[in-house]
Amino acid sequence: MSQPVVLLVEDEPAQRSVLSYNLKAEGFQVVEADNGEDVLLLTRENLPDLIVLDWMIPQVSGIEVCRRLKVSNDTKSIPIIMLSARSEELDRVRGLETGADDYVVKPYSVIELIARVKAQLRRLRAAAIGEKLSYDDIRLDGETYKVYRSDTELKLGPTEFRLLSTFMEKPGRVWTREQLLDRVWGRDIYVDTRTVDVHIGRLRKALCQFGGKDPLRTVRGAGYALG
Amino acid sequence: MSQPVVLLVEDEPAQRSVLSYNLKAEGFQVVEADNGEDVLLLTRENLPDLIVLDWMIPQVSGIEVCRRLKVSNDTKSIPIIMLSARSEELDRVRGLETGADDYVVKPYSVIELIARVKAQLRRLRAAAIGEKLSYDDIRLDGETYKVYRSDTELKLGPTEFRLLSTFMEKPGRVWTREQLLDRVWGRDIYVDTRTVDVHIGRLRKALCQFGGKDPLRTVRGAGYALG
DNA sequence: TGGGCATGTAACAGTTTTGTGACATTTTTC
DNA sequence: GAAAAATGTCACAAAACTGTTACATGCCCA
Repeated sequence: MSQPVVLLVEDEPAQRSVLSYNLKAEGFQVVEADNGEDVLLLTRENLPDLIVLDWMIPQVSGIEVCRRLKVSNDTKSIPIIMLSARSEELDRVRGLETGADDYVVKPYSVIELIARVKAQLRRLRAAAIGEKLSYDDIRLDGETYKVYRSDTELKLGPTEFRLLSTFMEKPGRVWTREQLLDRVWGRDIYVDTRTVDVHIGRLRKALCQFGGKDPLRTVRGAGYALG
Repeated sequence: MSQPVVLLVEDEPAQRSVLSYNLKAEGFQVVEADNGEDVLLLTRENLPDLIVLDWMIPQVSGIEVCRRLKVSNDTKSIPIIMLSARSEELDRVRGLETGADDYVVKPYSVIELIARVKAQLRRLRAAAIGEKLSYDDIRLDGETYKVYRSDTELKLGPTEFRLLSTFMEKPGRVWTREQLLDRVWGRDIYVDTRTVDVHIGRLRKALCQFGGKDPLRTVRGAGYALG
């Protein structure tokens, strides 16, 4: 998910273009729709990582779209952020149990919406960890949250685990400290970038607690990578 | 690219000075031009990271300038943001397939324009890094920060890496010491141009540490090139 | 052929970046 | 509610990288 795809559903062209622009600027790939009919099609076609969905859209209402997406097995795990015009609506929408994952009331600040989009994607990533990853003699099981090195179970703390799973998603890729803070810690919270170094150190120790060589690579002036 | 260079092309002095002032306040280095003729010269001379280009300028029109810049290999990767006076024009300009990367309609808010400038530069930077480049038997992977020569991994320091990736972006192109200082070191810091020579030497050694012939070429009185 | 430049490079003295133990706090566990 | 685990930050040490200088070497042209 190096450039996440966001499906943006909003019928008001001006708002759509502002949002689209900002999402793109943040590095997302944006697919746009202005009515409920298209959403269902575009979702199947593009399999976006996340959907930003206005409640009031032509043809099929946002609520209905949301319901349908949450029913189908292919699409129900895609997070949906619902936009609604007023807070009374929000209560109603929420009460309807549509299955949306987050709600934003207009007028929203674009910054806030983006923050929520990122937050959802972070969650998604953590959840995506249901899968098993492996690199060299290291195996990581996202379901049981266990890590093995040559069949010996390693003991690592939560942060070390998230750090490792980030690395294992793309072995070899160099992550800057900022990127790691973003993915492993969450951008909202202020943490010193040096903290990353310390946790890298702890992860290293954990990975080598029963021997083996350090699989983490320090890239001076850039960040860290696995392998 | 620690202090990006923006080439600002606008013939109306008042507007130009407002924009220039604000861009500088945002930490950009600004080169100004008020006619199409100069743009082509200044672009080659300064190799700006981005061009803000008014559609209506004397001598050579913005559209023509844009086209020419997008044809030349040296300049076609420089993002261009086009300014046009009215939205009808915008449609026309856009229709002309000039290759501009973004469009802003007058009257624009300065804040918005700056936001777009930043967005373009973010994209550029994101693209520049993470790229896989290759030349002859040398491969450079911007994602893993690894460099290979005939499948053997080379060890280079940060500056050597940036230097090499600059060369590999345009094999054969001759870079002056000043241009290299700009791109590899960043403009804000004062460094002697002889420093470039030293690092070129180090890069040469790094590239040949396991044999092979020196792929860097010294161009007497000008600078250096790859191949 | 020799003088004047431009470039190559070893050496060294910083400077910056990274590694890590220690410690105070917070959070979790039982 | 106490003990244990995990976390974030700091301070200092170690390592890697840099810029400059000084001198060597090579190139060009009269």
